[in-house]
Amino acid sequence: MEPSTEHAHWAESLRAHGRRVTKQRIAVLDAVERHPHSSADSILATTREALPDMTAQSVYVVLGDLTELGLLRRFEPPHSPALYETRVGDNHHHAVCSQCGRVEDVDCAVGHAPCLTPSDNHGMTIMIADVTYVGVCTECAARAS
Amino acid sequence: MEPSTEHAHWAESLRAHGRRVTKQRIAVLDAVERHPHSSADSILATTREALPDMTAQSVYVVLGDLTELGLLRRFEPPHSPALYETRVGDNHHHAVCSQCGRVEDVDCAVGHAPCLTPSDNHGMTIMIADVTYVGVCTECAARAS
DNA sequence: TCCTTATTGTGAGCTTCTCAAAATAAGTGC
DNA sequence: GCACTTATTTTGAGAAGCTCACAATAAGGA
Repeated sequence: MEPSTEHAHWAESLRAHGRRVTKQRIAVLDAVERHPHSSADSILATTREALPDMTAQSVYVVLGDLTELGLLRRFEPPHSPALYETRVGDNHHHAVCSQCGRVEDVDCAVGHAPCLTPSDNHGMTIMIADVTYVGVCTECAARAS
Repeated sequence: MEPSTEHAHWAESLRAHGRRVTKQRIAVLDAVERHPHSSADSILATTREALPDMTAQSVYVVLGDLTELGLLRRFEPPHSPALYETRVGDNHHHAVCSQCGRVEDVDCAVGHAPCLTPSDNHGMTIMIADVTYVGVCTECAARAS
């Protein structure tokens, strides 16, 4: 993959974290950016449009590494494989439709990072508040009636 | 398993939901009650203390059914199998130690079921707010220093 | 262009959980 | 208490999602 303009910003991020810029990493970051809330499986499918020889293992390795670096965020809706997104650093939440699995981003409910302050944390130092709303989306509600 | 007094309350709940009272169901409910936040695997181990022939499949079937009935609550901490508890109906939250996996219950932070009201729900009808705090517990913090 | 080593690919395998069908036992009526 | 119906459990196989070890490849510096 030649250094095209649209991916330059990811290349910089990777170098800033001491990572080599590979076509696999760029493909994964690009896939997640274009299709937020996607699973390893669908990320593999997307990357293969540009990189037919991409392997599932590479996707898992890259996703794990980039998530640890903070370039990607991972979350696990109930009864579903892990999903990834490029929107990081704002500790936003997710609403998941229990019928169709559709996922929407939800801004923090009570202002700035209030979810990081539980009433009684049992002495734990809280780093992340993972909030997932589960409900029924408008389409599924309409179909049910 | 003879109808001992201590399990009578579970037997009633099962009958109230039109379920037969079996020693496997009682064993699962008892195991989860005595060890909250336990996985299917450890529930199997606990039930086998009383029922050596208990099978993993029965545990999964029973857990799935009782969760659907509302007698048990299921939640999935990141990077961990599903955990079960008998404390249901109050939509409380969980704090998980990212080092040792320890889980603590956390009451709702902002009063009564505030978490059911996201700022923008994209038209979804929210049923559950699944909140998981991830942090480091006191023991793990002490060990690290 | 060569070299070092980070990164990816190959192949096996693990954990968690699910499905189909046969065996068992709870609850009902006699 | 005994037989009968069918819910429930067990047996056995297997899928999904993810991880590990090690060989092959390629990014970035000399």
